[in-house]
Amino acid sequence: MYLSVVNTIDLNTFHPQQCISGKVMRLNRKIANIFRQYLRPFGITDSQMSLLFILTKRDDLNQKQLSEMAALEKSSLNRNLNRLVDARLITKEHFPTIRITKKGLQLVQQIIPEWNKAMDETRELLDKEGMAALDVLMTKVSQK
Amino acid sequence: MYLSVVNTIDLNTFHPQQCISGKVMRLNRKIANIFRQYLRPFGITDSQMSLLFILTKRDDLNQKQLSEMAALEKSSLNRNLNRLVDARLITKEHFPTIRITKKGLQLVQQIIPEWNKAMDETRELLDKEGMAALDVLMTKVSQK
DNA sequence: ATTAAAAAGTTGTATATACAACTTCCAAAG
DNA sequence: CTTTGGAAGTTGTATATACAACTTTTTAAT
Repeated sequence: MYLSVVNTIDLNTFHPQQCISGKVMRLNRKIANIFRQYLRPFGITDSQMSLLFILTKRDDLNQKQLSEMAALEKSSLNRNLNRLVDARLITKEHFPTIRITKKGLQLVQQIIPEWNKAMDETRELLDKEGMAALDVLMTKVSQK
Repeated sequence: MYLSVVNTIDLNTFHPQQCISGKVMRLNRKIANIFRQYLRPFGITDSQMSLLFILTKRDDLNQKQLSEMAALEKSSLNRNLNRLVDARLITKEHFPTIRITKKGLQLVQQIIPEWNKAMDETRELLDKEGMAALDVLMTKVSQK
């Protein structure tokens, strides 16, 4: 039957192991698994940590700017921020500017040592080459 | 006050832009955004596609094996599979073995050309160096 | 063959994420 | 100053993901 012939041809030259999306998803899950272990005691997620980290360094950002910096869709960002507001780690008091609170800053201080441990464990896993490779990738996906 | 001195010291030597987790999350979102565009017409997600791709090549896998291959927690895998079962793209008829259905195979056939377009667009974004970098990273995170 | 322990699979729950649609806000044109 | 159009922000909905706890299945020991 013609269709099965076509199917056979296609699938023989089909190499899904090369899928970039599949690779990046796996990479993301594995790295997230490492960081999650270290963040667990703080009741915070990796994504929330990223936002707190940004807001630790900048206190003049609105949601639009944050969403670009975090590469997060505006609605995803909005909900993530609301969870941090609920936890009193950030505030919308200076709306539309988002600010980290004292409590948030203190939490970041507490997290940093564990974050360093997660970074060390991950650096060991990735080696020098892997770390450099990640920076190459970030340069590529970040260039406008 | 002593605490604020400590805070100042910590935060000045704190470089969250180096966070590996943050980088990988951003990378993941950006790559996923590309693939999602091409997959939209098929009503399928990147994660579902990955599973269908595996099952296109292998018809002897149980959930445990699939979860390891996909780097997915067993409960996450279970639910993703159930969505594919609901869509009649895979079947649990040969439980515990998971098999792709004829409908699933046909969908993969249809997806391949669009997947190739997504791969091309992503290859262009990442360049030769980015592609090689991704493979370096996958080697690192995959070694037992 | 029976049963106890381990492995595999499932379900409850919470956060993460994106798209679409909606609301609110702001700035420019008149 | 008012209006209006676009940008920013919010909400509805669906899938993705993981952990904990539970059920089912398989395996091993007697």
